[in-house]
Amino acid sequence: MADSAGRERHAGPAAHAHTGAWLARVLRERISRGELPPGTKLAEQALAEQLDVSRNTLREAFGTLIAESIVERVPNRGVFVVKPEAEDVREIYRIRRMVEPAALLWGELTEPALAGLEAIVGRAMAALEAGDVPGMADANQQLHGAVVALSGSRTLSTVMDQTLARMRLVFNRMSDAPDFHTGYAERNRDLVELLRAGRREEAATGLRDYLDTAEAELLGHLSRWAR
Amino acid sequence: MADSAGRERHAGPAAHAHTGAWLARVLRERISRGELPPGTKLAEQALAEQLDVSRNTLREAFGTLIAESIVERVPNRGVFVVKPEAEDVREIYRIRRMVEPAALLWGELTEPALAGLEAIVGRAMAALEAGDVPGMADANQQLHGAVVALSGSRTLSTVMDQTLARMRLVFNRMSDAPDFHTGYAERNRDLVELLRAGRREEAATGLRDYLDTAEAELLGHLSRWAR
DNA sequence: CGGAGGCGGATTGTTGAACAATCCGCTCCC
DNA sequence: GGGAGCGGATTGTTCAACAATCCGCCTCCG
Repeated sequence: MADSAGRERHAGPAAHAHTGAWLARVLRERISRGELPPGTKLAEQALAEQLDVSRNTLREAFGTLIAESIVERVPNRGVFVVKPEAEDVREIYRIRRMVEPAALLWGELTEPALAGLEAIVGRAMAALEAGDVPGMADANQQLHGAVVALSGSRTLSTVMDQTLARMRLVFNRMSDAPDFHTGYAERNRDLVELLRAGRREEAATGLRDYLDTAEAELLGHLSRWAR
Repeated sequence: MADSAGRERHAGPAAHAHTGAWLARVLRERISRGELPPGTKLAEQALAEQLDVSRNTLREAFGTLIAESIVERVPNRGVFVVKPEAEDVREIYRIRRMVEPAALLWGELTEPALAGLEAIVGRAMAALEAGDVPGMADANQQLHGAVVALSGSRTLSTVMDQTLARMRLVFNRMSDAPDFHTGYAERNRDLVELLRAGRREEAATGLRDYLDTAEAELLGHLSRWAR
């Protein structure tokens, strides 16, 4: 991963017209992966040197990340990896409680979409039996992303992706919290079954209840764990 | 408006730590106002000179605007004011058909919020009687923004603001289209009355119908008018 | 001994210039 | 008349510099 001199270069001839976007991807990845944990300061000069780009280009990448609320800029102090507080968790669930049930109620339930959802549930159940916690987390996020995709709206899917990215930040904050997703695999399965049966209202209200529960649990962990 | 030498400076001592954001505001304003109509190319050097900022800073502002989908960058060709096509209109209404009814159904209906909605309706009706078309357009956008605000989510309100900004781009494209908002003032009023009566489901389904109608009308105009 | 104030180093904010890469229109040649 | 290729203009990226601001530390004063 790290190379000899502590700096990295992009291998391909990605030069010209893509460095900013490439940089943003790299940083997003590192943050999501847990290196650069919440609260970390991203010093311009150091990072620019390490990634072998100019401060200006780095700044452009920061702009992207800031727009995604993964990172925030404090004027004259620098940019920091967002450190989610209780209020951020509440905001995340406010969004999800609106968008996800709406997609269930009013999205377009095509056959391939339903099949996709069922495939994800299958993977989640497999991961559950195998005790594969990261796999379950992954499947869970995929499922909720797919639910929003029922809306057909690229924009809402993007919003959801960013929201799920912030969820990952929350999990990164409580790294040693007990595995959170175990209990929800079955609720996900039931939800997709309701959808398959065309009982959308029940699916929607069930999901809203589900989200309430999850939010409460997260807030509980957070208040016990935070500082 | 234009000053002697064709360039402008920011008056206050806003220097340091805000130029980028200030620039983004100025450009957003100009685009929304209809100078810089859809399709306009924003040349870096010319704009930087005119606004008296460096190309680098201008680039940062572009980043913001791109994230808001007001403007788009074509690699090696420049950034252009977005020129909404039929598909963009459909996407706008996909978003609105999810988010607005969801806010009606599941948002928090506080007394001040209701009062605020009624105040907006009042202004809209006044504008209707006075034949004040821009006033009606304004009140209409305010109302729908306020509806989404019922969700309590800052993020969703931001998404809605950006969506409404794109709506304005659509209107800018068909500048001579007949006034679009007249018919909807009364539907807005009825909608708020339903809300006041606590009949959320009816309000939500009514709004979805409303949005379907509006979308169809816009698409009609667009296909007749476009090129 | 403790706190207010100020000094200095480090970091961010912004600029201007430079060069490479790419695109666009134009000419030239067949 | 049409395609190849040239040249200017514009974008993409970097570098180096300076101004503004913040932060820790030290001094000075009570």
